[in-house]
Amino acid sequence: MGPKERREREREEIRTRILDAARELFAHEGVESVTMRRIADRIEYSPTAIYFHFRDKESLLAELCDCDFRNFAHGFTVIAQIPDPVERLRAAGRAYVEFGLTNQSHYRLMFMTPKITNDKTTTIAKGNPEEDAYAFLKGIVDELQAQGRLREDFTDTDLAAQTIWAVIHGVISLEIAKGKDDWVELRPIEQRTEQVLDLVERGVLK
Amino acid sequence: MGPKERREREREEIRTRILDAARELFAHEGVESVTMRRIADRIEYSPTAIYFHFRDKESLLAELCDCDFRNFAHGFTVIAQIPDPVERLRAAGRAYVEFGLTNQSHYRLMFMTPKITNDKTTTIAKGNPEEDAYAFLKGIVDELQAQGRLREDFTDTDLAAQTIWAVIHGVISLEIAKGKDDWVELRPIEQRTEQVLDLVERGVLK
DNA sequence: CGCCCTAACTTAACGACGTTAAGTTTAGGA
DNA sequence: TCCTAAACTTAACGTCGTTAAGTTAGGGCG
Repeated sequence: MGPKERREREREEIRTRILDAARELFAHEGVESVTMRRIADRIEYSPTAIYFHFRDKESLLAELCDCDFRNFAHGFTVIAQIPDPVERLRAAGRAYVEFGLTNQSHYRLMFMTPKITNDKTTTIAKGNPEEDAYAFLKGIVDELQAQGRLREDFTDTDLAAQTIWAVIHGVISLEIAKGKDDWVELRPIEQRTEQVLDLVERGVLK
Repeated sequence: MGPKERREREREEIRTRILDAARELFAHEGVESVTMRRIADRIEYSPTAIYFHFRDKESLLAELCDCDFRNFAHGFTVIAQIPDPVERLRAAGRAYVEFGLTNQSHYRLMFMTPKITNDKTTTIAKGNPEEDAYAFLKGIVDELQAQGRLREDFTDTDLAAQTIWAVIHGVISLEIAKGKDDWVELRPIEQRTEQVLDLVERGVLK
């Protein structure tokens, strides 16, 4: 069964070529430049060829999102080495903001855009901290609880993780949406990040 | 100077007719349904007529945003009556989340979408708490500081206000973007809101 | 080997979009 | 009464996502 496998592999190859082209357009020129026709241009295909590999534009973007979600989560593996969970939490928060800041288009697509798709065709191993960034965060919170360092009112570690996620997401998403607006002079994002991390530390730990 | 004024008034009338049509489409069918052609349909004009009153679609949306920003801020006047600034802060936070939840399209446009426009043609009286929601929030923080109830490290009340804004924005914006996603089972938004408000109270006050 | 079928494409086209150009009506001022 | 300019309409351009129909290549099977 040689040719069969080869064809399968080739099919996968062109899929990633499409995704790569989309990602490049996406990162360099913003989401509004990600066009079936422009993607096709980049890989020297006709626009309709893409439809042979992706159902439509939305599921193409969804798969791009899925892929980059995993990469994003994988980036936390270095931080996972930090022994103290509090320091690990702070580092994760800073890394989160840093990612959003340098990948604003990605961040917008991944965390600031409601997905209409409920396709649940995600390939991310839910719960695995190496692929699922939320699981990574929850792991830290669980560890804090296990060490008895969480306040008594934080019995629900999922709720706690979601709260922490929300507040740090608030910092970066507000920066992306309103950072270059002049009706409010936002303080430097580093200051806002640290202050929110202080808030978390004081509010969550004993 | 009778006809001159009448014409001016008529012009303003049709402007608001356009804005109202856009707002209705916007609220009921989402931003992707706000189309020059569909707006025109609603007011029984040709699509191009709109261009006589608005430079382009973007500035139309910007003006809609501007208008609704002011209404949003004005909604805080009831809350402004609450004497205790801490309770006022909590109430404002809840109202903020409530607004975002029931006006998701508006919230997305106002707080989750980067504006390309730097037109600074806003008609909002910056700094006036009745028109500028940020000014309202900052007023509370200033009052807290004046009463000596802020922690010592919060000398910059702008920074503090922005931090508070960011965390509560995080709750609602995450709900809008990821609320109906199944890869993370978000806890009820009321719980997350209260927990963030607790976080703020513990982290900001003495 | 030759036929055929199907996967992988291309070309052409549809309807919707934002926007511009050109033409038409209408009303106020000279 | 005529003119001008404002307030519109119709027609069109180029772009978009997407579908339908046609074309090519290449492996399975007689």
